[in-house]
Amino acid sequence: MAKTSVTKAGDQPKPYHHGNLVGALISATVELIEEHGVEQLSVREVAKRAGVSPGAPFRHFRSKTALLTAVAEQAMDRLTEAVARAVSDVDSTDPAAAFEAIGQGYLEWAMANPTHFQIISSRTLIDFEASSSLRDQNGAIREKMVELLARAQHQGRLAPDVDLDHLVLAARAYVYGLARMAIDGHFPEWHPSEPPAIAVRRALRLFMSQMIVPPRCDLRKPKKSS
Amino acid sequence: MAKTSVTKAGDQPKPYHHGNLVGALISATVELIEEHGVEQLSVREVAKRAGVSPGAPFRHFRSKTALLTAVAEQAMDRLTEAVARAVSDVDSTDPAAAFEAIGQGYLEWAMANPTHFQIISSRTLIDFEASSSLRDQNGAIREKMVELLARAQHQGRLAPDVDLDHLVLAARAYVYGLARMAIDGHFPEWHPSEPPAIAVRRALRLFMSQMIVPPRCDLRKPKKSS
DNA sequence: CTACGGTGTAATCAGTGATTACATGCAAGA
DNA sequence: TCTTGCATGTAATCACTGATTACACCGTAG
Repeated sequence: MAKTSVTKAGDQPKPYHHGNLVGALISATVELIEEHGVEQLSVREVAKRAGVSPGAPFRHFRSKTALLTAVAEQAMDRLTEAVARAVSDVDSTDPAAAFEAIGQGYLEWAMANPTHFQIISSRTLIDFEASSSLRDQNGAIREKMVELLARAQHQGRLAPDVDLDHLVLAARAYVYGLARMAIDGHFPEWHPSEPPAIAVRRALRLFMSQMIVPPRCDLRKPKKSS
Repeated sequence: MAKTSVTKAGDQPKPYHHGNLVGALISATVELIEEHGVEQLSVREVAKRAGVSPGAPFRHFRSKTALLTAVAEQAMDRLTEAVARAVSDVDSTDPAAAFEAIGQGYLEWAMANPTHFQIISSRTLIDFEASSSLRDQNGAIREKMVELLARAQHQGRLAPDVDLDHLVLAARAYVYGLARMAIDGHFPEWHPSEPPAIAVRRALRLFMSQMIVPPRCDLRKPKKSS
């Protein structure tokens, strides 16, 4: 615990070996992106914040992209965990509820961690294909979605002839679009009294009620469910 | 027409004044982004391709961001035109069809011009707020969507208590998500026999049939409509 | 013909990602 | 304990970037 560093100059004689440079670099990267945006990020600034020379990061990450990919992996771990937690909070016998929980968890996390989400979802800043961790976790969520829809379909809550892959694609695109629009600032003109988070949450519910489990034939009946 | 340039060295004595540097710079920018991606873009390369010195572009665009914003404005003009053309091709008395046409036109254009779309939709590469052209055209499309939904609602094809802004947001997020996922390479693992364009097109139709004009109460009846 | 103003050039700046040769100090083996 | 090995960090350096400045060029209005 004596090595989390903070580079308090003048305090310690600045041990030559940092102790945990990799972790410090990743943290510093996230901080700097949150402060000045990902476009402004420079490895030199990351090194400076970690209290280390400009070339030091390249001992651990062969390129800036590799550094950002490491950040993305850490972020993906947290996203996966957040989604899993959201799913575990709902009735496990209700696949549609679990399906919605995935979307909810995903959106909540993305909006609470815009920096991390931005890095994960970019395919130009990071080397997605090179990271089996990223690919695997991404694929796992998709498979989980298909599985849940299959269960819903088996319970008769979905038409038997609906292509699950198509529906999963639609759901992914919807959630992805909502998250990116919110983070990219595409609807700053929304009702001032209503933060994007609420609009996004309601949009997800709208999608679920229409696409996954059609609740009733006509929309005219206002529904005052919980 | 004698000035479209191409910097044929040795041909002409290289007229000191380019003639239409602004246009040439924008074209060169688009070309270079298509070749090496937007991350790799440098103003120097743009200048070189336009056959001009590295500092010349800054006489017309005060910054790299300003150059990209100009590209975005050109792109938005074309997108608006493409959407308008798509709308004009459908029955003008059918607001739902026009609504779908907007989405179709948007998606088709985005997938045919990924570079332009990428620049338009980014809020970090360009200065969106500073360009009234971008803001106006963006807002015009949204207003058109609301208007069409209002007409559909008036025709009884939508529940009278549905919040049109919410529905428009949902539709925008869906289309935006589809376009970005396709362009950002988020589903390269799709059926190899089925290019993303087709998957995206069908996804849009799925959305329309479920969200805008609920065709029937239960999904079980396979529908072989046109 | 001349002065002027818009256009492009050349030189230059600080800052960037990346590489290299070189210091440093921890830890294992004698 | 000494010393050797090696991972870790440093310093110097490279080519390149966005951006600025002073200056050269040239079509044109007077």
